Amino acid sequence: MTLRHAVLAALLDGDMSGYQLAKTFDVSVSNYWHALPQQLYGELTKLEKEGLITGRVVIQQGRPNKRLFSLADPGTETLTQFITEPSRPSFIRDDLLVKVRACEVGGHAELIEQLEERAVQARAKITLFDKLLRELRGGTDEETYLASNSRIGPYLTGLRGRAFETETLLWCEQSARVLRLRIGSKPANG
Amino acid sequence: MTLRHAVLAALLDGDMSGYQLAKTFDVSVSNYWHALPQQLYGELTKLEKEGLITGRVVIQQGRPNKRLFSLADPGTETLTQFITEPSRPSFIRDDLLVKVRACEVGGHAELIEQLEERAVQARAKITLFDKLLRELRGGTDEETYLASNSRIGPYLTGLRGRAFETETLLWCEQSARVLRLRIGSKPANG
DNA sequence: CTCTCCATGTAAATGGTTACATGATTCA
DNA sequence: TGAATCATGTAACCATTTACATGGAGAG
Repeated sequence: MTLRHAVLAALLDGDMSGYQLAKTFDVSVSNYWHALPQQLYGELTKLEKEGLITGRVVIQQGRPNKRLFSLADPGTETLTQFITEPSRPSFIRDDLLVKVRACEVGGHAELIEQLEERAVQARAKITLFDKLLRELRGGTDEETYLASNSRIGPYLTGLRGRAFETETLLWCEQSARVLRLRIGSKPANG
Repeated sequence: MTLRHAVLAALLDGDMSGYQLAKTFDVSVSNYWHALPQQLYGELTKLEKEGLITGRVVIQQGRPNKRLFSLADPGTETLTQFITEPSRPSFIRDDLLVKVRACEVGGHAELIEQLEERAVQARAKITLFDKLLRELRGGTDEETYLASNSRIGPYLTGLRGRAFETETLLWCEQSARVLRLRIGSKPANG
Protein backbone atom coordinates (compact mmCIF):
# COMPACT_ATOMS: atom_id res chain seq x y z
CA MET A 1 0.00 0.00 0.00
CA THR A 2 1.41 3.36 -0.93
CA LEU A 3 -1.68 5.53 -1.03
CA ARG A 4 -0.91 6.36 2.58
CA HIS A 5 2.57 7.52 1.63
CA ALA A 6 1.21 9.66 -1.18
CA VAL A 7 -1.24 11.24 1.26
CA LEU A 8 1.45 11.84 3.85
CA ALA A 9 3.67 13.37 1.17
CA ALA A 10 0.85 15.66 0.07
CA LEU A 11 0.44 16.89 3.64
CA LEU A 12 4.04 18.14 3.57
CA ASP A 13 2.56 21.03 1.56
CA GLY A 14 0.56 22.07 4.61
CA ASP A 15 -2.68 21.18 6.37
CA MET A 16 -5.48 19.93 4.15
CA SER A 17 -8.98 18.55 4.26
CA GLY A 18 -10.07 15.47 2.35
CA TYR A 19 -11.90 17.67 -0.08
CA GLN A 20 -8.89 19.86 -0.73
CA LEU A 21 -6.71 16.81 -1.16
CA ALA A 22 -9.12 15.35 -3.68
CA LYS A 23 -9.09 18.62 -5.63
CA THR A 24 -5.36 19.18 -5.64
CA PHE A 25 -4.39 15.57 -6.26
CA ASP A 26 -4.96 16.30 -9.92
CA VAL A 27 -2.37 19.02 -10.17
CA SER A 28 0.21 18.11 -7.62
CA VAL A 29 -0.01 14.41 -6.91
CA SER A 30 -2.00 12.70 -9.65
CA ASN A 31 1.14 12.84 -11.68
CA TYR A 32 2.55 9.98 -9.71
CA TRP A 33 -0.44 8.71 -7.81
CA HIS A 34 -4.15 8.57 -8.41
CA ALA A 35 -7.00 8.21 -5.95
CA LEU A 36 -10.72 8.87 -5.70
CA PRO A 37 -12.18 11.10 -2.98
CA GLN A 38 -13.74 8.12 -1.17
CA GLN A 39 -10.36 6.50 -0.89
CA LEU A 40 -8.80 9.66 0.48
CA TYR A 41 -11.46 10.10 3.14
CA GLY A 42 -11.01 6.51 4.22
CA GLU A 43 -7.24 6.75 4.27
CA LEU A 44 -7.29 10.01 6.24
CA THR A 45 -9.52 8.41 8.86
CA LYS A 46 -7.19 5.44 9.14
CA LEU A 47 -4.09 7.61 9.32
CA GLU A 48 -5.64 9.67 12.09
CA LYS A 49 -6.56 6.57 14.09
CA GLU A 50 -2.99 5.34 13.76
CA GLY A 51 -1.65 8.69 14.89
CA LEU A 52 0.30 9.46 11.73
CA ILE A 53 -1.72 12.61 11.18
CA THR A 54 -3.83 14.77 13.46
CA GLY A 55 -7.19 16.17 12.48
CA ARG A 56 -9.23 19.06 13.78
CA VAL A 57 -12.66 20.33 12.81
CA VAL A 58 -12.75 23.81 11.34
CA ILE A 59 -16.11 25.53 11.63
CA GLN A 60 -16.91 27.65 8.62
CA GLN A 61 -19.63 30.15 7.85
CA GLY A 62 -21.54 29.85 4.63
CA ARG A 63 -20.19 26.40 3.95
CA PRO A 64 -20.03 23.00 5.66
CA ASN A 65 -17.49 22.40 8.38
CA LYS A 66 -14.37 20.56 7.39
CA ARG A 67 -11.73 18.34 8.94
CA LEU A 68 -8.24 19.73 8.54
CA PHE A 69 -5.37 17.28 8.81
CA SER A 70 -1.74 17.87 9.54
CA LEU A 71 1.25 15.57 9.49
CA ALA A 72 2.28 14.29 12.94
CA ASP A 73 5.77 13.16 13.87
CA PRO A 74 5.05 9.43 13.43
CA GLY A 75 3.80 10.29 9.94
CA THR A 76 7.06 11.99 9.07
CA GLU A 77 8.96 9.00 10.41
CA THR A 78 6.83 6.66 8.30
CA LEU A 79 7.78 8.71 5.25
CA THR A 80 11.47 8.63 6.09
CA GLN A 81 11.35 4.89 6.49
CA PHE A 82 9.39 4.51 3.27
CA ILE A 83 12.15 6.36 1.39
CA THR A 84 14.66 3.88 2.77
CA GLU A 85 12.75 0.81 1.59
CA PRO A 86 13.41 -0.57 -1.91
CA SER A 87 11.15 0.85 -4.61
CA ARG A 88 8.98 -1.35 -6.71
CA PRO A 89 8.86 -0.80 -10.44
CA SER A 90 6.57 1.99 -11.55
CA PHE A 91 3.65 1.19 -13.74
CA ILE A 92 1.41 2.86 -16.19
CA ARG A 93 -2.07 1.89 -17.16
CA ASP A 94 -3.41 3.50 -20.21
CA ASP A 95 -6.48 2.57 -22.20
CA LEU A 96 -5.33 4.68 -25.09
CA LEU A 97 -2.08 2.81 -25.50
CA VAL A 98 -3.90 -0.51 -25.47
CA LYS A 99 -6.19 0.86 -28.15
CA VAL A 100 -3.38 2.12 -30.36
CA ARG A 101 -1.64 -1.19 -29.92
CA ALA A 102 -4.77 -2.95 -31.18
CA CYS A 103 -5.62 -0.42 -33.88
CA GLU A 104 -5.29 -2.96 -36.66
CA VAL A 105 -8.75 -4.33 -35.78
CA GLY A 106 -10.53 -1.12 -36.81
CA GLY A 107 -12.21 1.92 -35.30
CA HIS A 108 -9.57 4.36 -36.57
CA ALA A 109 -11.88 7.36 -36.73
CA GLU A 110 -12.92 7.02 -33.08
CA LEU A 111 -9.37 6.39 -32.02
CA ILE A 112 -8.16 9.55 -33.73
CA GLU A 113 -10.82 11.53 -31.90
CA GLN A 114 -9.66 10.11 -28.59
CA LEU A 115 -6.05 10.89 -29.36
CA GLU A 116 -6.97 14.47 -30.15
CA GLU A 117 -8.98 14.73 -26.95
CA ARG A 118 -6.05 13.44 -24.96
CA ALA A 119 -3.76 15.92 -26.69
CA VAL A 120 -6.00 18.75 -25.52
CA GLN A 121 -5.87 17.44 -21.95
CA ALA A 122 -2.11 17.12 -22.14
CA ARG A 123 -1.77 20.74 -23.29
CA ALA A 124 -3.90 21.86 -20.34
CA LYS A 125 -1.77 19.86 -17.92
CA ILE A 126 1.44 21.28 -19.34
CA THR A 127 0.07 24.76 -18.72
CA LEU A 128 -0.76 23.80 -15.12
CA PHE A 129 2.68 22.33 -14.53
CA ASP A 130 4.36 25.40 -15.99
CA LYS A 131 2.34 27.56 -13.65
CA LEU A 132 3.21 25.37 -10.67
CA LEU A 133 6.91 25.42 -11.50
CA ARG A 134 6.92 29.18 -12.07
CA GLU A 135 5.25 29.74 -8.71
CA LEU A 136 7.68 27.47 -6.90
CA ARG A 137 10.69 29.14 -8.52
CA GLY A 138 9.45 32.59 -7.67
CA GLY A 139 11.96 35.03 -9.11
CA THR A 140 14.98 32.75 -9.42
CA ASP A 141 16.02 30.58 -12.33
CA GLU A 142 15.76 26.81 -12.22
CA GLU A 143 19.39 26.03 -11.56
CA THR A 144 19.63 28.44 -8.67
CA TYR A 145 16.34 27.22 -7.26
CA LEU A 146 17.39 23.56 -7.31
CA ALA A 147 20.73 24.42 -5.72
CA SER A 148 19.05 26.35 -2.91
CA ASN A 149 17.75 24.57 0.15
CA SER A 150 13.98 24.96 -0.25
CA ARG A 151 11.31 22.60 -1.50
CA ILE A 152 12.94 20.65 -4.29
CA GLY A 153 10.63 17.61 -4.00
CA PRO A 154 7.56 19.23 -5.54
CA TYR A 155 9.72 20.92 -8.13
CA LEU A 156 11.41 17.75 -9.31
CA THR A 157 8.15 15.83 -9.52
CA GLY A 158 6.63 18.78 -11.33
CA LEU A 159 9.41 18.57 -13.90
CA ARG A 160 8.71 14.88 -14.36
CA GLY A 161 5.02 15.59 -14.77
CA ARG A 162 5.61 18.23 -17.37
CA ALA A 163 7.98 16.00 -19.30
CA PHE A 164 5.46 13.16 -19.21
CA GLU A 165 2.64 15.31 -20.52
CA THR A 166 4.87 16.81 -23.19
CA GLU A 167 5.75 13.35 -24.47
CA THR A 168 2.10 12.33 -24.31
CA LEU A 169 1.15 15.34 -26.39
CA LEU A 170 3.78 14.67 -29.04
CA TRP A 171 2.86 11.00 -29.18
CA CYS A 172 -0.87 11.67 -29.52
CA GLU A 173 -0.23 14.10 -32.33
CA GLN A 174 2.08 11.70 -34.14
CA SER A 175 -0.24 8.73 -33.70
CA ALA A 176 -3.27 10.68 -34.88
CA ARG A 177 -1.29 11.86 -37.91
CA VAL A 178 -0.21 8.33 -38.78
CA LEU A 179 -3.72 6.94 -38.36
CA ARG A 180 -5.23 9.74 -40.41
CA LEU A 181 -3.11 8.72 -43.36
CA ARG A 182 -4.75 5.30 -43.18
CA ILE A 183 -8.32 6.44 -43.54
CA GLY A 184 -7.80 9.69 -45.35
CA SER A 185 -10.05 11.46 -42.84
CA LYS A 186 -9.65 15.08 -41.94
CA PRO A 187 -8.56 16.21 -38.48
CA ALA A 188 -11.50 16.82 -36.16
CA ASN A 189 -10.07 19.87 -34.43
CA GLY A 190 -7.87 21.59 -36.98
CA MET B 1 -11.61 -3.98 -16.44
CA THR B 2 -9.04 -3.62 -19.17
CA LEU B 3 -6.64 -6.42 -18.40
CA ARG B 4 -8.69 -8.52 -20.79
CA HIS B 5 -8.25 -5.95 -23.53
CA ALA B 6 -4.52 -5.82 -22.94
CA VAL B 7 -4.36 -9.61 -23.19
CA LEU B 8 -6.46 -9.66 -26.36
CA ALA B 9 -4.23 -6.95 -27.85
CA ALA B 10 -1.13 -8.96 -26.98
CA LEU B 11 -2.57 -11.98 -28.82
CA LEU B 12 -2.66 -9.92 -32.01
CA ASP B 13 1.07 -10.67 -32.11
CA GLY B 14 0.29 -14.34 -32.56
CA ASP B 15 -0.58 -17.36 -30.45
CA MET B 16 0.84 -17.41 -26.95
CA SER B 17 0.82 -19.36 -23.73
CA GLY B 18 0.30 -17.80 -20.33
CA TYR B 19 3.96 -18.24 -19.59
CA GLN B 20 5.04 -16.54 -22.80
CA LEU B 21 2.61 -13.72 -22.16
CA ALA B 22 4.00 -13.25 -18.68
CA LYS B 23 7.52 -13.10 -20.09
CA THR B 24 6.85 -10.76 -22.98
CA PHE B 25 4.53 -8.45 -21.08
CA ASP B 26 7.66 -6.76 -19.82
CA VAL B 27 8.94 -5.75 -23.20
CA SER B 28 5.88 -5.32 -25.29
CA VAL B 29 2.92 -4.64 -23.05
CA SER B 30 4.13 -3.66 -19.60
CA ASN B 31 4.76 -0.27 -21.03
CA TYR B 32 1.06 0.46 -20.89
CA TRP B 33 -0.25 -2.37 -18.78
CA HIS B 34 1.16 -4.47 -16.00
CA ALA B 35 0.03 -7.86 -14.72
CA LEU B 36 1.37 -10.76 -12.71
CA PRO B 37 1.44 -14.29 -14.14
CA GLN B 38 -1.38 -15.45 -11.84
CA GLN B 39 -3.63 -12.77 -13.21
CA LEU B 40 -2.80 -13.70 -16.78
CA TYR B 41 -3.52 -17.38 -16.25
CA GLY B 42 -6.84 -16.50 -14.68
CA GLU B 43 -7.78 -14.06 -17.38
CA LEU B 44 -6.85 -16.49 -20.15
CA THR B 45 -9.07 -19.16 -18.60
CA LYS B 46 -11.97 -16.71 -18.38
CA LEU B 47 -11.48 -15.46 -21.92
CA GLU B 48 -11.47 -19.02 -23.22
CA LYS B 49 -14.69 -19.86 -21.36
CA GLU B 50 -16.32 -16.78 -22.86
CA GLY B 51 -15.16 -17.77 -26.33
CA LEU B 52 -13.05 -14.67 -26.96
CA ILE B 53 -9.95 -16.80 -27.40
CA THR B 54 -9.41 -20.46 -28.19
CA GLY B 55 -6.85 -22.60 -26.43
CA ARG B 56 -5.16 -25.82 -27.40
CA VAL B 57 -2.68 -27.98 -25.55
CA VAL B 58 0.72 -28.32 -27.17
CA ILE B 59 2.64 -31.41 -26.10
CA GLN B 60 6.35 -30.77 -25.78
CA GLN B 61 9.33 -33.01 -25.28
CA GLY B 62 11.84 -32.19 -22.63
CA ARG B 63 9.55 -29.60 -21.03
CA PRO B 64 6.04 -29.35 -19.62
CA ASN B 65 3.08 -29.16 -21.96
CA LYS B 66 1.62 -25.76 -22.52
CA ARG B 67 -1.68 -24.20 -23.48
CA LEU B 68 -1.46 -22.02 -26.56
CA PHE B 69 -4.14 -19.40 -27.04
CA SER B 70 -5.24 -17.60 -30.14
CA LEU B 71 -7.64 -14.74 -30.69
CA ALA B 72 -11.12 -15.79 -31.84
CA ASP B 73 -13.51 -13.61 -33.83
CA PRO B 74 -15.55 -12.52 -30.79
CA GLY B 75 -12.28 -11.43 -29.22
CA THR B 76 -11.43 -9.26 -32.18
CA GLU B 77 -14.92 -7.76 -32.05
CA THR B 78 -14.51 -7.05 -28.36
CA LEU B 79 -11.31 -5.16 -29.16
CA THR B 80 -12.96 -3.15 -31.92
CA GLN B 81 -15.77 -2.18 -29.61
CA PHE B 82 -13.31 -1.29 -26.85
CA ILE B 83 -11.56 1.13 -29.20
CA THR B 84 -14.88 2.85 -29.83
CA GLU B 85 -15.67 3.38 -26.15
CA PRO B 86 -14.43 6.55 -24.42
CA SER B 87 -11.03 6.24 -22.79
CA ARG B 88 -10.52 6.89 -19.15
CA PRO B 89 -7.59 9.00 -18.04
CA SER B 90 -4.30 7.18 -17.85
CA PHE B 91 -2.57 6.88 -14.58
CA ILE B 92 0.85 6.34 -13.21
CA ARG B 93 1.82 4.93 -9.87
CA ASP B 94 5.37 5.38 -8.90
CA ASP B 95 6.97 4.86 -5.52
CA LEU B 96 10.04 6.76 -6.58
CA LEU B 97 8.14 9.90 -7.42
CA VAL B 98 6.36 9.80 -4.08
CA LYS B 99 9.76 9.46 -2.44
CA VAL B 100 11.33 12.35 -4.31
CA ARG B 101 8.29 14.44 -3.53
CA ALA B 102 8.81 13.70 0.17
CA CYS B 103 12.59 13.96 0.12
CA GLU B 104 12.64 16.87 2.55
CA VAL B 105 12.08 14.41 5.42
CA GLY B 106 15.46 12.72 4.93
CA GLY B 107 16.99 9.54 3.56
CA HIS B 108 18.78 11.30 0.70
CA ALA B 109 21.56 8.75 0.38
CA GLU B 110 19.15 5.83 -0.03
CA LEU B 111 17.02 7.81 -2.42
CA ILE B 112 19.99 8.62 -4.63
CA GLU B 113 20.84 4.92 -4.77
CA GLN B 114 17.33 4.10 -5.86
CA LEU B 115 17.37 6.80 -8.51
CA GLU B 116 20.60 5.40 -9.88
CA GLU B 117 19.18 1.90 -9.88
CA ARG B 118 16.13 3.10 -11.77
CA ALA B 119 18.36 4.87 -14.25
CA VAL B 120 20.12 1.59 -14.97
CA GLN B 121 16.80 -0.14 -15.54
CA ALA B 122 15.66 2.68 -17.81
CA ARG B 123 18.80 2.35 -19.92
CA ALA B 124 18.17 -1.38 -20.30
CA LYS B 125 14.58 -0.76 -21.33
CA ILE B 126 15.61 1.84 -23.89
CA THR B 127 17.95 -0.72 -25.43
CA LEU B 128 15.10 -3.24 -25.57
CA PHE B 129 12.74 -0.75 -27.16
CA ASP B 130 15.35 0.24 -29.72
CA LYS B 131 15.81 -3.39 -30.61
CA LEU B 132 12.05 -3.94 -30.89
CA LEU B 133 11.62 -0.90 -33.11
CA ARG B 134 14.56 -1.86 -35.32
CA GLU B 135 13.15 -5.35 -35.78
CA LEU B 136 9.70 -4.05 -36.63
CA ARG B 137 11.09 -1.54 -39.14
CA GLY B 138 13.22 -4.16 -40.85
CA GLY B 139 15.15 -2.39 -43.59
CA THR B 140 12.96 0.66 -44.04
CA ASP B 141 13.16 4.01 -42.28
CA GLU B 142 10.58 5.08 -39.72
CA GLU B 143 8.58 7.43 -41.92
CA THR B 144 8.21 4.88 -44.68
CA TYR B 145 7.34 2.17 -42.19
CA LEU B 146 4.59 4.21 -40.54
CA ALA B 147 3.16 5.16 -43.93
CA SER B 148 3.07 1.53 -45.06
CA ASN B 149 0.15 -0.70 -44.17
CA SER B 150 1.77 -3.12 -41.74
CA ARG B 151 1.73 -3.30 -37.95
CA ILE B 152 1.82 0.28 -36.77
CA GLY B 153 0.18 -0.41 -33.38
CA PRO B 154 3.19 -2.08 -31.76
CA TYR B 155 5.51 0.44 -33.36
CA LEU B 156 3.65 3.47 -32.05
CA THR B 157 3.39 2.05 -28.54
CA GLY B 158 7.05 1.14 -28.73
CA LEU B 159 7.88 4.75 -29.53
CA ARG B 160 5.86 5.87 -26.50
CA GLY B 161 7.64 3.36 -24.34
CA ARG B 162 11.05 4.50 -25.47
CA ALA B 163 10.15 8.15 -24.94
CA PHE B 164 8.86 7.37 -21.45
CA GLU B 165 12.01 5.52 -20.44
CA THR B 166 14.21 8.21 -21.92
CA GLU B 167 12.46 10.86 -19.84
CA THR B 168 12.67 8.63 -16.78
CA LEU B 169 16.39 8.24 -17.29
CA LEU B 170 17.00 11.97 -17.66
CA TRP B 171 14.84 12.72 -14.65
CA CYS B 172 16.56 10.15 -12.44
CA GLU B 173 19.95 11.54 -13.39
CA GLN B 174 18.88 15.11 -12.75
CA SER B 175 17.20 14.30 -9.44
CA ALA B 176 20.18 12.29 -8.23
CA ARG B 177 22.48 15.16 -9.20
CA VAL B 178 20.36 17.71 -7.35
CA LEU B 179 20.11 15.52 -4.24
CA ARG B 180 23.82 14.81 -4.29
CA LEU B 181 24.54 18.50 -3.99
CA ARG B 182 22.57 18.50 -0.75
CA ILE B 183 24.59 15.88 1.03
CA GLY B 184 27.89 16.23 -0.78
CA SER B 185 28.08 12.49 -1.32
CA LYS B 186 29.85 10.96 -4.28
CA PRO B 187 27.99 9.15 -7.06
CA ALA B 188 27.69 5.41 -6.42
CA ASN B 189 28.17 4.35 -10.05
CA GLY B 190 30.38 6.94 -11.62
C1' DC C 1 22.85 -32.03 -5.92
C1' DT C 2 21.49 -27.54 -6.51
C1' DC C 3 19.87 -23.91 -9.25
C1' DT C 4 17.29 -22.02 -12.96
C1' DC C 5 13.92 -22.30 -16.44
C1' DC C 6 9.60 -24.10 -18.10
C1' DA C 7 4.68 -24.23 -16.98
C1' DT C 8 0.55 -23.86 -14.36
C1' DG C 9 -2.37 -22.74 -10.99
C1' DT C 10 -5.33 -21.86 -5.95
C1' DA C 11 -6.52 -19.15 -1.75
C1' DA C 12 -6.51 -15.33 1.21
C1' DA C 13 -5.97 -10.67 1.83
C1' DT C 14 -5.68 -6.08 0.36
C1' DG C 15 -6.68 -2.31 -2.61
C1' DG C 16 -9.55 0.33 -5.84
C1' DT C 17 -13.91 1.49 -8.38
C1' DT C 18 -18.84 2.12 -8.84
C1' DA C 19 -23.02 3.20 -7.02
C1' DC C 20 -25.46 5.33 -3.56
C1' DA C 21 -26.43 8.88 0.07
C1' DT C 22 -26.82 13.50 2.38
C1' DG C 23 -27.22 18.37 2.94
C1' DA C 24 -26.06 23.33 3.06
C1' DT C 25 -24.76 27.59 0.18
C1' DT C 26 -24.03 30.41 -3.83
C1' DC C 27 -24.77 31.81 -8.55
C1' DA C 28 -27.62 32.24 -12.73
C1' DT D 1 -35.82 26.52 -9.79
C1' DG D 2 -31.77 24.26 -11.16
C1' DA D 3 -26.94 23.65 -11.23
C1' DA D 4 -22.43 23.93 -9.19
C1' DT D 5 -19.41 23.94 -5.27
C1' DC D 6 -18.29 22.61 -0.62
C1' DA D 7 -17.95 18.64 2.36
C1' DT D 8 -18.27 13.91 3.91
C1' DG D 9 -18.99 9.39 3.87
C1' DT D 10 -21.02 3.80 3.35
C1' DA D 11 -21.66 -0.57 0.90
C1' DA D 12 -21.06 -3.75 -2.64
C1' DC D 13 -18.33 -5.26 -6.02
C1' DC D 14 -14.32 -6.10 -8.75
C1' DA D 15 -9.21 -6.19 -9.49
C1' DT D 16 -4.69 -6.90 -7.82
C1' DT D 17 -1.11 -8.59 -4.84
C1' DT D 18 1.00 -11.88 -1.75
C1' DA D 19 1.64 -16.29 -0.25
C1' DC D 20 1.48 -20.94 -1.19
C1' DA D 21 1.85 -25.14 -4.17
C1' DT D 22 3.65 -28.52 -7.69
C1' DG D 23 6.84 -30.89 -10.67
C1' DG D 24 9.90 -32.30 -14.61
C1' DA D 25 14.26 -31.16 -17.42
C1' DG D 26 18.76 -29.38 -18.24
C1' DA D 27 23.00 -26.88 -16.83
C1' DG D 28 26.85 -26.55 -13.83
